[in-house]
Amino acid sequence: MISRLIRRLERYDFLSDEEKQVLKGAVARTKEVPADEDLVREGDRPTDSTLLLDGFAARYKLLRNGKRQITALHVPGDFVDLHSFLQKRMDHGVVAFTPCRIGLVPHSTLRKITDQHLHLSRLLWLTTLIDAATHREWLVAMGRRPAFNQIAHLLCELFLRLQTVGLTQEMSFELPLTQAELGDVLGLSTVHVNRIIKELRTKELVTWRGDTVTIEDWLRLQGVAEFDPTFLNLENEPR
Amino acid sequence: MISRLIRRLERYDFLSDEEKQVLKGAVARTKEVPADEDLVREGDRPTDSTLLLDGFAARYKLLRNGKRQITALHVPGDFVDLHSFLQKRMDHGVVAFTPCRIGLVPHSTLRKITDQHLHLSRLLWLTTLIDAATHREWLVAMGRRPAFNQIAHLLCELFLRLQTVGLTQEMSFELPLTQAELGDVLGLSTVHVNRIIKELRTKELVTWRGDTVTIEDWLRLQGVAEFDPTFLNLENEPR
DNA sequence: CGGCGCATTGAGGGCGGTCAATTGGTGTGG
DNA sequence: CCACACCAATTGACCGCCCTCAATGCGCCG
Repeated sequence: MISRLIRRLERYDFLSDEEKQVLKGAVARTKEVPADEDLVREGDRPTDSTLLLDGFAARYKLLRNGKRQITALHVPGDFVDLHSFLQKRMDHGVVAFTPCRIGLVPHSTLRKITDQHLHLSRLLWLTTLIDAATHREWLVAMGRRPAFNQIAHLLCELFLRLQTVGLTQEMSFELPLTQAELGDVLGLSTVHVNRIIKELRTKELVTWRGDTVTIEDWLRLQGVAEFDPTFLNLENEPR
Repeated sequence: MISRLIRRLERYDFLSDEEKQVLKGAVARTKEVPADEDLVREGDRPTDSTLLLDGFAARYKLLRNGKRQITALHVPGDFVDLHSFLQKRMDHGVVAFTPCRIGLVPHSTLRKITDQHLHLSRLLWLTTLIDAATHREWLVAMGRRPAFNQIAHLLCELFLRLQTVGLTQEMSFELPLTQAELGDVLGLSTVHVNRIIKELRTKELVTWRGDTVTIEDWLRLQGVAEFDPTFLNLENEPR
């Protein structure tokens, strides 16, 4: 049930059986959340952190003028608000893009883990550091890359992240986001996202049918994106 | 010497005398770094984390076409690469904007702290979470705000962060960045930064003489920036 | 079949980019 | 004290990426 998280952590470092047991016991209860509903609301003071077991979710902020910016995409195996363990008040919301199954991990449990399982605790810390590193990649892409390269970068990132948790088939993966939602991820308008996707197709970098994205030329896609996977820390080493 | 970090952590939660002693003992040695030199280089595998004692520094990434994006600004009391404790390889560089005095904290010392001082260790984790929250604010500003509001937001953020470590006078602070460097922070061209600063002056929101910025109308500035300080976690609570 | 949400396309506009010249402040050498 | 170099700030002209508005196509479902 929590296997995607375990699988992900094992990419970073070896996990003992005891650690895996601790993780398995950490989810107090699970919940189903329908699409387009909030998993966590801005302003909340959660008493649990939310582990995404199934589905896609996103952290976002709304502006006065109604615009929305998505600051993180989450896939199964991700904690969407592990930081609420220490940052008591949520400064952003988290929305389900698809129906989601989530596991609630009480902060008291996290506290026990951080007190008693120092290595596991470092790995949890690491996942929040990777969130931050991903934010930085997005900043670079938004600030200094044209839309075309920016989208290419996002596709590279999502492919590797989904592969890590076993959610790719060959060079394909499911991306259940509308073009409007993608615009909110990239800081672009829906119309422009559409044009750029068209260009990705024309240049035969990807096939994109419905929610299924297939990367047709990984090397060239990675090239235009200037994608360097270092920030994902996908190498197993002592941490 | 390390007092700015202590002062900052005390904004988040109470620190025991012992914890302060531990922090004071953590800096193995200090170093002076001239302006425009790297504190940490991309690709490094640091054995120490760098605490900024004096000066301004920035994390950045370079693109093939020579463009640069700055992903974080750091002020005294900040760790610029605490994450290198767990993310072994640096995926970005850190440059000194002014002459900097830095304190090197060996990862072995950090390991000891995280093993033996659980509360302190949570507070260090918290600082990296605040880094991430700041990244998210920048994402929102870059993605969905016009340049004018974006700069206003940055000024609000820097004012509060500098105030936290005692580096403001009244409503003024030193901002030793050229307009080109500001452009790299904001994802804008130098020319446009210049125009927007002119507009900030015209609208009498700030005075900006040399490196000194004075906020003339905090409420209005905060208003156009839609600035909500929640992400800085400046409230003292048990963590 | 009609409605609805999403994708797609066209037309026109504006924010911010690039290129280039000018101003101004500061430091250095004569 | 001035000439000069250098660097950052400033300004103008023009351009283009991406935005907005609006219409159309298209698949799905009641």
